Amino acid sequence: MDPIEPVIRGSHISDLRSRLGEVLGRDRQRLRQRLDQLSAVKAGADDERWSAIARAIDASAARRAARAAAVPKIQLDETLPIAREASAIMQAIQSHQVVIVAGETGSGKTTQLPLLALAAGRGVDGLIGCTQPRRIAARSVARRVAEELGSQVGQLIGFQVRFTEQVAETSLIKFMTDGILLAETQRDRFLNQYDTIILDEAHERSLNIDFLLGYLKQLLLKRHDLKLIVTSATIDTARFAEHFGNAPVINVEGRTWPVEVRYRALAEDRDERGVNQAIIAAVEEIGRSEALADVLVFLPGEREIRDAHLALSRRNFRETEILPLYARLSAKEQDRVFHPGPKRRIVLTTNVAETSLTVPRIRAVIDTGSARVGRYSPRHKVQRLHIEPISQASADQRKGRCGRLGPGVCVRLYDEADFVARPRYTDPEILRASLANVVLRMLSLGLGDIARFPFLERPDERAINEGISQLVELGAIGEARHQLTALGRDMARIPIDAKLARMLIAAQQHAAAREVLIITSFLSIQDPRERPADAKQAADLAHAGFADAKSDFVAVLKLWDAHAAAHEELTQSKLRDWCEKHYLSFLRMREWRELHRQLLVLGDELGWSLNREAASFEALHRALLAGLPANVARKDEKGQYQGTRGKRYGIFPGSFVAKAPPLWLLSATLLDTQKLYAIMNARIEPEWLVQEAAHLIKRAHHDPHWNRSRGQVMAYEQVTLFGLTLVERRPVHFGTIDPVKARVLFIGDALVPCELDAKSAVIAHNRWVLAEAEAEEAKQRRHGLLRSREELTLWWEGRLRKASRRPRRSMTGSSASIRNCDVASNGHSVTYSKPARRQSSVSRRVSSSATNA
DNA sequence: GAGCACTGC
Repeated sequence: MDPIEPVIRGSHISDLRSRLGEVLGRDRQRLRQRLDQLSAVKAGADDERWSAIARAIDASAARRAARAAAVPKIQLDETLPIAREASAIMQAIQSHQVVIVAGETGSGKTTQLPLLALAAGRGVDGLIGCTQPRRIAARSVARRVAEELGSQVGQLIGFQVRFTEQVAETSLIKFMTDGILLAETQRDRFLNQYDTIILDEAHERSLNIDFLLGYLKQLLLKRHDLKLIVTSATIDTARFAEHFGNAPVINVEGRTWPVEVRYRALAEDRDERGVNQAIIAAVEEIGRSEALADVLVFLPGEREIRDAHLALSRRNFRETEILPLYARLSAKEQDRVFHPGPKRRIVLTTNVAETSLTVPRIRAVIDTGSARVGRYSPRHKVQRLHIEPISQASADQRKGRCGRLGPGVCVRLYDEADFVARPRYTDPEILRASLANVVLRMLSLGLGDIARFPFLERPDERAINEGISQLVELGAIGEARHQLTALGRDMARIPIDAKLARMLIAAQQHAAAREVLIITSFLSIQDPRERPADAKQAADLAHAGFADAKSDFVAVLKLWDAHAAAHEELTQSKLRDWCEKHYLSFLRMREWRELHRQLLVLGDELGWSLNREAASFEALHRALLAGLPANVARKDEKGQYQGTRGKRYGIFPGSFVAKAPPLWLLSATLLDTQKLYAIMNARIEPEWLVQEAAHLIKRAHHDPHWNRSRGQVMAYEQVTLFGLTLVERRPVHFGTIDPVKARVLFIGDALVPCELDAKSAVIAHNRWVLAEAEAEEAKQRRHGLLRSREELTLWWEGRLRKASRRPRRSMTGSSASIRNCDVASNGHSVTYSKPARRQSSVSRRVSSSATNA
């Protein structure tokens, strides 16, 4: 035994060290460091610091012991297919750092895996964190698992989504959205509060999921105690396994029924009528074998749903109701879909029903084989939303939507060869999205070298560079491309899109934070304004009450104020009525308020000040411009807008600004659907942009010339921003732009021909000499009396050089106009003001210089 | 003259 080792309350330092295994994972590293530090300074045994550490270890160990004691007896739901693999999964968790679990719908993986992890001894050292792609799922899964344990959400089982957190100190499992886990990396790089992470539905491959897959791969190398379970549909598990160093894959059977696939290709010319005819034919075909089967029809978008709705209605199917389903549908309309009545139903849906929503009672699927897919075009720098053929994986997902109740039928409106020729998987979002926010996050996390980040699928270099250049535009990145500016670091702390974060920061300078907070939170949520198919005019009329002819952003402020007043005065249920009357989604309005509040609190932490006075129109829109410098355009003769980088577009008809299109337009979003549209807009002045985007604009100068009346060398300035001309031809003083050239012009076009209105005696005399000489030439009918232009130029140059070497003297009134010529080069300026005595000699020399006599 | 779907410190 080491005789100098201090003894604390009867235990030795080495005992303390060995007790680190008993503390919570999140405390372990910190406590070890404290022990190391204190050992290094050789503190005495009676040092209070030793007992402080001992107390901290006791407290943490007690909490950990309490967690261990709280682990309930795990009783799996034996009816679920995953129960058959339970021991294999537990064994894999214990012997591997990463496990891939593949299972289809109905396998029970989402609810049972966290319990299996618990049974395998996880969840004591730290939380078992389970991510879900959607908030609703995180919430409902938490509730189900809590119920299964006879507990309530917020106790053994916690959950967290944006705006809501119900996690207790004693919680063993925490359900959350993947966005929450990603956000937590910002504050806790090592995710120390977790001992296990379950990444559910990884096959959905959202930006969040792909980023977490890369991040966790790196983290696992540093945290050997951390376990990761990745779950996916059976597709593509090999890729996940390979990403994590050949992690074991455990397949869990799904509990679905077989679905019969029928290929019913359209005739060659597949126009819209053809598609609708084919849908009707497919419904009839299904009706022959499955008379009462509810049918789910997948279409690319709202428009196609509307057209198909019309075509199907005309067909008058017996005892059948036809229902549209898409994300922007009002809550009331969506509600109908989830509460089937006695009639047979045909539900016309977008991709929402592929993953996000489950329509009940579906026995048959009709798949048109296409979807609107969002893709960011790095070349044009706009978001595109075009109809594309879906992948095989997506088609199979659609097919699976009718195999949950019994055997199903899936009619594909394309042939098998077409199916086989399609890409196996849908492009993950990271290959389709703008990467500005991803790059901002990476730089903020200190993952500067994007080329070395272990992406499951690396976005191509052009896309990464485009993300970087967007951040440069916003001022988040400066000269050093792998480093954030102070501005960028602030932006990374604000949990909204980088462009919107930039606006919020700019709002400080323009004393418009109050307004911009409202607008940026609005732009972050889904538009709460509803426009039901059967009440479009009424909805438009209601929304027009908040309209502003010059700016859709001002309209947003009006809507906010009206809702705030209603919120103040009305009870919850009356507020619901108010929203309904104004065609507003109650839930989205609440989300708007919640996000606004979140940003307000954050702003408080960041030391922002809110303007008491309402911001002016100009101040508000200048702040918005800071986040959207490239989204400006000028109206041409045809009423089309000419934007930056050669873009041409029109105002979206739903924008209030479309009624009276302004000359200069600022737009929050540009969306390329069938045409390129500017969605939310405002009138601006180009001069605001020249100032707000000073770091981005280019100036070119044309036609420099001597301007006698102004007594200056002038030029015409053209100001452009990414190829868009903001100022066509503005006269500017050329002397400060190109002093050397300006000086040459001044000498050649002003001094030599004496084309200047200076009252200086030098000039006056020279002019007199010139006139005399010209008169003499005319009289003698000969040329050559005057010195050549070159000689005169040389003489004036010498003259100016000498003048600039002499110390500057005070100006007299008569020579001020010459000084305005500002022919100075290299910072010297010329002074013509001379004592009378010297003037005469100068004039003599001028006269002798002007003539060859 | 009209829009795929999600998420966040």
